[in-house]
Amino acid sequence: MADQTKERIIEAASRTLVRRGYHETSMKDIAAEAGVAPGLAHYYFETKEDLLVAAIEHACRPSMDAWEAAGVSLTGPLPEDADPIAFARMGFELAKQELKADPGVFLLTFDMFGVGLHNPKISAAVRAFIDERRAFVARITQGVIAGMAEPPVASTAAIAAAIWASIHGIALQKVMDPEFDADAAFDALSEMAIAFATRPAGRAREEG
Amino acid sequence: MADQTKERIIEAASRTLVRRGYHETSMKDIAAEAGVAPGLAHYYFETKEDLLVAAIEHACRPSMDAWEAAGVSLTGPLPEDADPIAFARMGFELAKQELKADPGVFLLTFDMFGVGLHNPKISAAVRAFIDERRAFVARITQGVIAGMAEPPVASTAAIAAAIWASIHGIALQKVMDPEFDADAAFDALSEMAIAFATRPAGRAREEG
DNA sequence: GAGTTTTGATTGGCTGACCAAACTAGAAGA
DNA sequence: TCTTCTAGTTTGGTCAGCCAATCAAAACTC
Repeated sequence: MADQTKERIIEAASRTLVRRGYHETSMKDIAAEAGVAPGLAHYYFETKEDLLVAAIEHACRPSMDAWEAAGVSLTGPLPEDADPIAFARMGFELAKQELKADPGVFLLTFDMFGVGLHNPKISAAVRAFIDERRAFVARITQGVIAGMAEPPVASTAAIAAAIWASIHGIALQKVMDPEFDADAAFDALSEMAIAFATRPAGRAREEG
Repeated sequence: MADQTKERIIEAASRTLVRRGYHETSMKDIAAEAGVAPGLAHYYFETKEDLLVAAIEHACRPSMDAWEAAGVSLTGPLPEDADPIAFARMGFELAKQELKADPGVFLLTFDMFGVGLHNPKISAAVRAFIDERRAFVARITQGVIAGMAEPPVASTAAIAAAIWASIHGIALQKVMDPEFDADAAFDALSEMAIAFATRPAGRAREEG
């Protein structure tokens, strides 16, 4: 019963935060949406910040499950025998689907980023959020680089950061403007990344 | 005198907003920072939103000037005779410098993005902001594509969107975590983009 | 002295957090 | 089995504080 109530509050928070945003949502709003007394949200979550973090974690669960269903754990190692390029391709595709299936998650995420800019508690959560996902991209990147004819000048971490950046930058544009063609942007990103990963060796080197 | 006062308020707003963020900054704070009476900010700016937009425009001016100094107008056409690849390279470099020289501008920008998620007035400003800069990237991209041995599958707009995304995604990571190596990420992005643009023709096509 | 700029106090409203009291369910004891 | 007892839940009201925006009046300018 208690756990159910807590869950209901988190879900109500998630819905309300997506709809109105962190600063335009009060604890009372969330309690009302959950159908509980105004004070109860504070019984389960010391501060509004804690509730935001819980709401994000909750909202991310479905996409996490989608990754697991595709055979990938966000934190665990990648399967040894898989083709890294195919993996990368699938990664872009899943990101694309994720954005299409539930833009609300990204809305919530970017809201959290915005709050985190000037809020230490949220900022820590944001950094952890970014680290986890960027590390995941790095793990795929690592495999891809290992198979390249000529290794890139840039480090795995730097490339992963650039790719993470692009994925979230595309989502940002979509969230800000529903007219934006995120699919095309994801395809372009995929085309560039794959072309880079599969380029032949022996080209004149002038970077760095 | 009146214009000076207005300017002083904008500058005070810019400083205060960078330091504390939109929602943690009150009109009184800004007036105090500017050294004027609380009511005056509302004399020049009908709403706090208007002041935020003005502050961002003001904060962006130096980097705009840097671009102009480099021979590029953000809205005008590119010089015909220049090497597009060199132009692209310079673009990444300038973005890198911009982030290093004044991360506050990006802080302000991302704050505006966050507010814009659930605020129609700011949202419109954000879309205009993104459109302008993305169009600029597209203009450079256009030139680069024209010189490619084999044109990409993706459209100019899609590629420009992906690159804009990456630039801002990198800045986001830097703003969220000062330890983040933005330079390396920019270099990685540059390496990938240039490699893609200069790849030889005739490769098996399997995208799209 | 008309028009513009600036002041500073006020207003109406909302917020996060707190808390004392009421309720609930299940364990312990008779 | 029936009755306390208790710990965990839930309620709803309170509170001190802050805010954007307004406005009448003062100061300044030409």
